[in-house]
Amino acid sequence: MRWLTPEEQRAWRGFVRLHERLGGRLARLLQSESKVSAADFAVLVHLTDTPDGRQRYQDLARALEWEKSRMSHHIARMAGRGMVVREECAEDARGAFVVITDAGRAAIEAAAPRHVEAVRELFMDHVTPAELRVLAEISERVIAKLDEDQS
Amino acid sequence: MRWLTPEEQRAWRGFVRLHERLGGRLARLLQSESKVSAADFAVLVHLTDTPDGRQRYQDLARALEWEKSRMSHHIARMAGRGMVVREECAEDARGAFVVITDAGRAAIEAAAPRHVEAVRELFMDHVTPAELRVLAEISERVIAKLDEDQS
DNA sequence: GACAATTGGGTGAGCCGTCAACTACGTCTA
DNA sequence: TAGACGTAGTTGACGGCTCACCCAATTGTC
Repeated sequence: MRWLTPEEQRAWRGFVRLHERLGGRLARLLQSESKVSAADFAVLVHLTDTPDGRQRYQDLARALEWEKSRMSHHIARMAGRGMVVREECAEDARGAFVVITDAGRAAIEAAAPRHVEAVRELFMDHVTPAELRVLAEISERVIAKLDEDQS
Repeated sequence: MRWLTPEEQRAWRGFVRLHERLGGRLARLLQSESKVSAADFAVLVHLTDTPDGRQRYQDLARALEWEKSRMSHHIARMAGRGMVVREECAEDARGAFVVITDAGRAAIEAAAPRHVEAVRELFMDHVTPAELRVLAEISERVIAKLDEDQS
């Protein structure tokens, strides 16, 4: 049985902790300052990418790589907070649209600068371009492998 | 306002997605095969590090960098599953110990090989030693910065 | 056209983590 | 020794995610 080498442990534990800490900090920052979580943010960004601010649940789920159940729950909560509304789909009676509201647009416009600033401040500012490139490569390669065996 | 450059976006999104995907996969693997989650695993490892398999809640919380509330909830759940027991502390009547049970030892011994194997298979095998070193460095540096401003 | 299989989405239970408040004990200081 | 302050751990509410099902509509296929 091959246990992890010290270097492997160091990298693995570092990676896990980094995400935990960074994620937690970012979440608290955003939550406290703008009432828009990272997940909300991702949804709103994708909605504003379309001209009419409207997308099918499924397309949104695929784009964000979320399960449909998660999407359903999350949109329900966001709808409860008035950021989006659900809308029936005429062409396919099973389907539905998620539509951003004016309040949703206002929320993301208010939150976006803080979001980016926080990512910079907590992460980007402490990493060199070369390191960033390595990180991107690792991520893409490993994700590709993950997709490969057993999607 | 400085938005993220394409390289920065690529790295950031990659990093976030990598953790989400890898974490999810790993969690499902462990959960389905051994009933020991990554969090359980971490707790059990720390308990087996001490000769009598016993640790104060607080020490455990500090070691894992968990909030005391999280520790309390999690230990309660683990106790419900028979992996640990809570034990009063004689010296300090406020405190308490978490003690690993025989079932807990059995569980971690059964789970550990799979855990390591999964980390290897899903991550280590697709990353070079040089990349690993960069990852470890980034992690440590950014975590240090995080600790620095406003602990 | 009937009927199976697939697709789009919803629902409820259960685990998980955070936050804020709370209890109870300990320690320090006047 | 009283009161203030800090520490150890608990609790309950809440948001969030997954899993396992459910239902309705649609798309084959014969």
